Amino acid sequence: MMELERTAACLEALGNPTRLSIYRLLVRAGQAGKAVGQIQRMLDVPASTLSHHLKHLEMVGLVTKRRDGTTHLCVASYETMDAMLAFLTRECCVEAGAGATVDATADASGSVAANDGA
Amino acid sequence: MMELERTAACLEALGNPTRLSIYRLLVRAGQAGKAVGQIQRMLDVPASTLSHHLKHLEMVGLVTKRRDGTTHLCVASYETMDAMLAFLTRECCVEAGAGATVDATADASGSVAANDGA
DNA sequence: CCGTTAATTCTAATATTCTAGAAATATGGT
DNA sequence: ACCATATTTCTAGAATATTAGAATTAACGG
Repeated sequence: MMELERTAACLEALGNPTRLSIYRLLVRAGQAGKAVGQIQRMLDVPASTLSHHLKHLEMVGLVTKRRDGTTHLCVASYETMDAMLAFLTRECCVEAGAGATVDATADASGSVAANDGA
Repeated sequence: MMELERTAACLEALGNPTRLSIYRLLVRAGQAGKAVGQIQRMLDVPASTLSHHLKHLEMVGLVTKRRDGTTHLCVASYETMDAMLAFLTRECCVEAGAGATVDATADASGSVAANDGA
């Protein structure tokens, strides 16, 4: 499945402590974003290393970059994160807090489904 | 931060297409779980490869295993997934699909926060 | 045009992950 | 005790990821 692959790619991107920190920082920065240099100073990561991580996050769509003069502004992309979480809640039916509701979308080609109550 | 590391570990564990498929399958199987061999046949993964992936998922707490005679039953652990999503919604304040309700537990020691409305 | 600051790309060493066959271990039935 | 089935551990090769210094490119100010 294509969507599974994309979701896995996002999860993998966030599955690195440094990248998760970067993403968290950017989410907190909101639409204003943060310049690469700012991130670098805040997280104390070498420039080249940070650049690679940002590229990785950008590649999967979790971060977008736009130039602002001599600095590059990074902004977290909520759409991608939402899509990722949507897949998790739909396909891996997690309750995301408390009151879950299994959607049971019938597309398991092998057909599994069991669910006896513990 | 400790919690960030644990969250990253879970994300990384699910960030592999095969492992994400395994986890999804187990969530769908509910508390009844699935035997290793069943998973193997359903996903068509070599036994040793599957065993490694399951161990990985088990290590981060996303899956638990218990023996049932000659087979080993695998069960998805919702608590761990919930903890992971809780971190994401709290620290990376994402709306989780639609009716999110961010818990806003005040413990952001670094305190950044910006969020101008686009 | 030149220097400065910002960031990326190049390069390479190290480390980790993924994969899967083969061997080993465990359980239960006969 | 022995065999069949289930699963794990051992092993190792190939592939990727991580890290970061050095060189490079880009934009602006003077």
